[in-house]
Parts: sequence; C-alpha cells; structure tokens
Amino acid sequence: MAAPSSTRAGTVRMSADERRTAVIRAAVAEFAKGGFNGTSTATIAGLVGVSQPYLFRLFDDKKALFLATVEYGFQRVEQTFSTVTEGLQGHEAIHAMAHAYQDLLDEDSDLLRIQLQAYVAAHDPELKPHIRKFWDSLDSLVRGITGSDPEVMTTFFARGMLCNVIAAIDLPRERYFGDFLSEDGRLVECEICEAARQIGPGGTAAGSTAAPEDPVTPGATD
Amino acid sequence: MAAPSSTRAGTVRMSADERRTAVIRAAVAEFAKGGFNGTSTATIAGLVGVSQPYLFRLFDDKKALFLATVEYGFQRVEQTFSTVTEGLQGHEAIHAMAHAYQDLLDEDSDLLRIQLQAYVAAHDPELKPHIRKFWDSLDSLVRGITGSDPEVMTTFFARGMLCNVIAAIDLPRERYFGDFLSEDGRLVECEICEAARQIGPGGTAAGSTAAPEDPVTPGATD
DNA sequence: AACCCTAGTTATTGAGTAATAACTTACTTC
DNA sequence: GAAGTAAGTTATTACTCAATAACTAGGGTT
Repeated sequence: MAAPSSTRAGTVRMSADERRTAVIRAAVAEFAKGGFNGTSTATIAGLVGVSQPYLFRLFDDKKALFLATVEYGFQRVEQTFSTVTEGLQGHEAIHAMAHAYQDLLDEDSDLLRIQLQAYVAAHDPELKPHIRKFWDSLDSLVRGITGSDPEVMTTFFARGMLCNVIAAIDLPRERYFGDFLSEDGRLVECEICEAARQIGPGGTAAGSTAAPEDPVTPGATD
Repeated sequence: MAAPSSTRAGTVRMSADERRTAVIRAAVAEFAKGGFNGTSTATIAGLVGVSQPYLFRLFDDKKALFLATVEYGFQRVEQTFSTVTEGLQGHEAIHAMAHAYQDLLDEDSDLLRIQLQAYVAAHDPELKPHIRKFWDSLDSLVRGITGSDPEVMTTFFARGMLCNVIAAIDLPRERYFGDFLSEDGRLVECEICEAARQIGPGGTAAGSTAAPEDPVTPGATD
C-alpha cells in the first residue's frame, strides 16, 4: 500500500472518486447552509483543500455537484431508515423511522436542512425531475413499510417536513414533538403510532438510532 | 382626485407607499421562485416598472425587501385563517383552516413556496429572528384556535409543511391528501379532524375558502 | 528514458449584481 | 411663480462567481 503522495500545496493526492466523495461530504454542510444559489464553488473547494476550477473536472457543472450532494443526503436518510427498521415491521418499523428522523435534528441536522434546500431548488426545471426522483425513492421505501396506508404515509411525511423546518429555523424540538417524549428522550407515543398500530403488530417500539452508513463510499475505510 | 401622472418612461407615478406595495406584490412571485439569493433586485424592479436603484430608496437593502415580502406572505396566510374561521370554533375552525391552506396549493401556491424560501433563508443570522417571529405569530393564531392541543398543533403544522413541499416540487396533491377529498374536491375527513374533534364541537365542517384580503394595503382600492 | 494517464494548479474571462452618487422631473404650497 | 419636496432616473462602482484554457507534476508501464 503506497503512502498517499502530496501535492505541492500540501494537499493529499487522491483518486478522482475519493476526491468526489470528499467534495460531496463538504458540500452537504455548505449547501445545507446556503442552498444552491447561496453557496459558491470556491467555498466548497476551499473546504476540501482543492482549487475551485478542479471541481469542474470532478463534476460537469454546479448543478451536477448540487444534485450529487442532495442525492447523497437522501441516500443517507434512506439508509438510516433501512438500518433502524431491520428486523421490524408494521407499527414498530414506522415508529423506529419516525424516531430516527427526529433524532437527526440533534445528530445531523444538515441532512434535514439540505432537504429543504433541495425542495426550493426544484424550481429550476433542470433540477426538478431529479429531486422528484429522490423524493419518490424515499416515498417508495416508506410505502413498502407502511403498506401504503395513506393516513400513515401522509402523517409520516408531514411530520418529517415539520422536522425539516424545525431544523431550518431552529425551533425548540419540544414545541411540536416534546410531548411525545418520555424522560429518557425517546419517542413513546404519537399519532403515527395510532394509525400505524392498525397495520401491524402493536407494542412499544424498541427503536434506536443507528449511525447511518455512508452511501457515498459503501465500503470506505475512513 | 388627480389622475396619476406618468413619468417619462411611461411608468405611472405613485406615492412611495403605493410603490412599496406594488414592489412587495411582485417580489412575492419572484422570491417564491428564486429565493433570496436566486432573485435579483433588477428582476423585481423590472417587474414593477421601476429602476433597480430606486428599490433601495424604498427599502434599506435587499434583506429588508425580502423580509417585507415574507412578512406579507405570512400575513396573507394569517388573514386567510382568520377569514375562514370567522364564526367557527374548535373542530370546525381547525378543519376550515386545514382546508383553506390546502386550497392555496391551487389558488396561490406562491404563498406556500415563499414560506419554504423563508425557512431556508433563516440560516442568515440577520434574517432568522424575523422569520421566527413570523412563525411564532402564525403559531399563536393557530394555538388560540386549537386551544394549544399539542397533538392538533403538531399535526396541523406538519401537514402545512407537507403542503409547502408539495407546492415546491409540484407533487400531485392527491398523493398525500387525495384520500381525504370527496368527489366535490373538498376535504371531508382527516387526522386533524380526529384529534380536533376532541377539543371542540363535532360535525362536518362547512369550511370554504375565502379570497384573503391583502394585508399590505388594508383599505386599498385596487 | 520516453510515454501516458490522471490529479491537480494558476491565470483569466465574462457575466451578473447589490448598492451609491448625482442628477431630473413632477406635484404642492405659499 | 418660486421654492421645496418627493418620485424617479442614469451612470457607475466594487465585487462575486461559474466556467474555460492552458499548464504542471506524479507514478506507473514498457
């Protein structure tokens, strides 16, 4: 295993794929803050320690970079859902997902904020079809777990969007979700449960938040 | 009543207040599309038929213009809620608000989209306190009607945020709300009803959508 | 050692954009 | 009708930013 060589400026030299991954990771944080129009490619490049023009050899243009970043964000959410629902079904699985998503408020609010950024960026006709695709993918995943129960689907996504807004404007989470938390901070009862209980085995969910695997580099040794 | 005189370029001459109103109305549409960073002051100025520098005599800077526009958007929503709940209380009032908000999807989706734009713009520390104030104002209004019932509050705002996203990425409204519509297109049953029924008089709501008065010019003769 | 491929750089351009300054035109009022 | 005030303009600045072009350097392979 050759030691990674470094360029003149001290930057470690990587394969294009590795660099792309690094860029996307940094871009999540920046785009989550500034959105598509409020984030410069120079800022992202600076964050990963690479020159601004080099970004355009890794990505066709800014939109491609943005889309790759948003896709990564959605994938991480999907992976979180997949992880926390492993071995669960029906009510318990839904409960676990809702719980996990709310926990992202504390653990990785960038994932929530970049979703909102994606939605507003969807005004661009070039971006919109891709962003709808990401949404649909998430919808499919959840739909499979809820059994397409329309009430549960609506409530689940509605509450998710409220989480996103809470993250964006930094509202205290307890304002809208606090009453469903027990003293250990875990979600114990909610309307999703109410509806979900009808479609699967009941009981108190054993939902715990798993640190989501990174979908950009499936087998990466960080 | 003197006929409005026109300037050399054919633009009608207005009082500063009237012009500010006109600017804000145009700005709603533009900011709803492009957001704070994606909308140029020149575009807005062009839309109202005024030179770009003149905007800065009507508003301190771009942020002030944006905030005035967002405030206007929130006020219109509040006014819609006030109008449709007139004479109603409890379950019926909540139902009417939920109904009215969903109807904005078809009637004035800019009001929903500019909300999302406000939320993402709240990353700016100068804007955030104002935007939270707008949110809190809306929260108070709804809270007064729900009697602060936490479950209803959460469900109501959650569904509202889902509406916003549906407007932004142009999802078919039926996907998440369609099952609660009867053949005449009106909302007939939803979870909000379920929860709301507990806090007020039951029955089928007679909610209808009122065209909201314009809060920018309270007594304007358009 | 000559070649080639890939990672990366510097320099530059051209367009867009918020904001300022200084000027002009119209209405009002004495 | 002169003077003041309020509405609006043109011209300009200082800056940011995406994207291109052209160049450099490292590491294999033959």
